[in-house]
Amino acid sequence: MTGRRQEIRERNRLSLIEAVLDSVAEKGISETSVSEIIQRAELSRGMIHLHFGGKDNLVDEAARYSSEQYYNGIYDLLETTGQTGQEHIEMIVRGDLSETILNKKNVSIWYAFRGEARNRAAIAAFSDTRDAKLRNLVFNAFARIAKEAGAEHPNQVARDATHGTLAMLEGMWTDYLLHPDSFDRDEAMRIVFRFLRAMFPKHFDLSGALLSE
Amino acid sequence: MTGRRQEIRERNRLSLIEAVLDSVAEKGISETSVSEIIQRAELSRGMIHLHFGGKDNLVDEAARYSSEQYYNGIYDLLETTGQTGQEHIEMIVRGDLSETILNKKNVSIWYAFRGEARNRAAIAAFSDTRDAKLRNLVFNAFARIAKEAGAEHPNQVARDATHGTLAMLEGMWTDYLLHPDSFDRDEAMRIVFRFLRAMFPKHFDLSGALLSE
DNA sequence: TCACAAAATGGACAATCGTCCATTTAAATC
DNA sequence: GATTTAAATGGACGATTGTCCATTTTGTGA
Repeated sequence: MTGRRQEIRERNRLSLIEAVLDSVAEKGISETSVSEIIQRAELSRGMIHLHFGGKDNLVDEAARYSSEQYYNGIYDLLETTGQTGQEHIEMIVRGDLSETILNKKNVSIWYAFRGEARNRAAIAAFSDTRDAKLRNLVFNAFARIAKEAGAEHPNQVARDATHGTLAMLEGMWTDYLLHPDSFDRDEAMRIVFRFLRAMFPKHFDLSGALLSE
Repeated sequence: MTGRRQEIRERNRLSLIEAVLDSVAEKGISETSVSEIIQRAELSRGMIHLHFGGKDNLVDEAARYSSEQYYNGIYDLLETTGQTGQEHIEMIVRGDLSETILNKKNVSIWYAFRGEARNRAAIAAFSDTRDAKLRNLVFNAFARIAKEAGAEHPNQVARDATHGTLAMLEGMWTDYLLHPDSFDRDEAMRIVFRFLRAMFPKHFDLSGALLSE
């Protein structure tokens, strides 16, 4: 009556995806075998073929799911703040460097998939989608800021600011990947905002001051 | 007489390492099998065990070799330029973004290894060594610049500048990884120098102007 | 040129990989 | 409660993995 059948089915499907992500985070892609996955999901061997048609499809789906989770996390944050360009940028930077998003598990998963992206079209596509969505969000915010700042070529300025900001955030993620325990979130934020303030002194004056410098 | 024996031996050893790097670049780590390696090296199956004791050791050695190559490339560049802090920084940035160092093969290899670094102690160690050496080089240059600029806390400023610059370069590498064909080296350099100029206006005034902006 | 030894070969081997399907389980319907 | 059928099981399967060693090749020194 309540569609219990389908409910269980979907729960199992999700279990498989999460088992893949757990395994990739803990053991890496090359050690994420069918045996490893079904053991973590506590399901039988045949389920992967039944739900996804094969292991590769399951792994692709896990990559897609993971990308979506990231983007949703950032997007949810944006709805909790104001609508000015600088508020958006601040929220994205803070979010991207927050414990909720930048943590050991997510970073492990993200870099593991990226390492394989070049050789797996499906994974590359999700990786691109995530980046493009984020880039779009950031660019739109900077475009508003650049126009307010009266820049001569606001689009060009916004492009550079987007490129620089995302590159820096990317670099901070790498720092975290390599040394998660000594990583200093405040320092990372301070440096990003130093860059932002250099580009748009008036817009990011306050935000910089809020961080101990 | 000329030690021909040892010469051949060492050539074969190197062939195996380069076969691993080629395979990792083209097919990724998970598809780099013993069969794949010996086929590329045109050597027999037993050679891996003979020279390295096993496949894992060979892969670790290939990671070490690759890290060393990168660092040597940067270091060689530094000996072709002047000794001021800004000359060093400029050379490192230009080198790190140059075709010789930032190319499809190197980037593929680097990210593939990094994706597995978390689960393989040896690879993580080489990755760390490379980063630490580079960081040291960059920090020393910035420390000189910060002192010349009369900064109040030159070490702290140098630390931030190092952190920010390396994070940005890291991000540029990621851009290149994801879109090697549309990547614009000049734009990447322009953005990094924009950051540098914002931190040290006097020292990076000229270098920025040299790039079309 | 011959004997020695270091180096290289390539196949045997057990272990593990992912796929797939005949069978069993259990929810949904009558 | 009996019947139907979608969902889940788990083992068989061939292919491929990395290791290892008995054998062959080949450079070196006598």
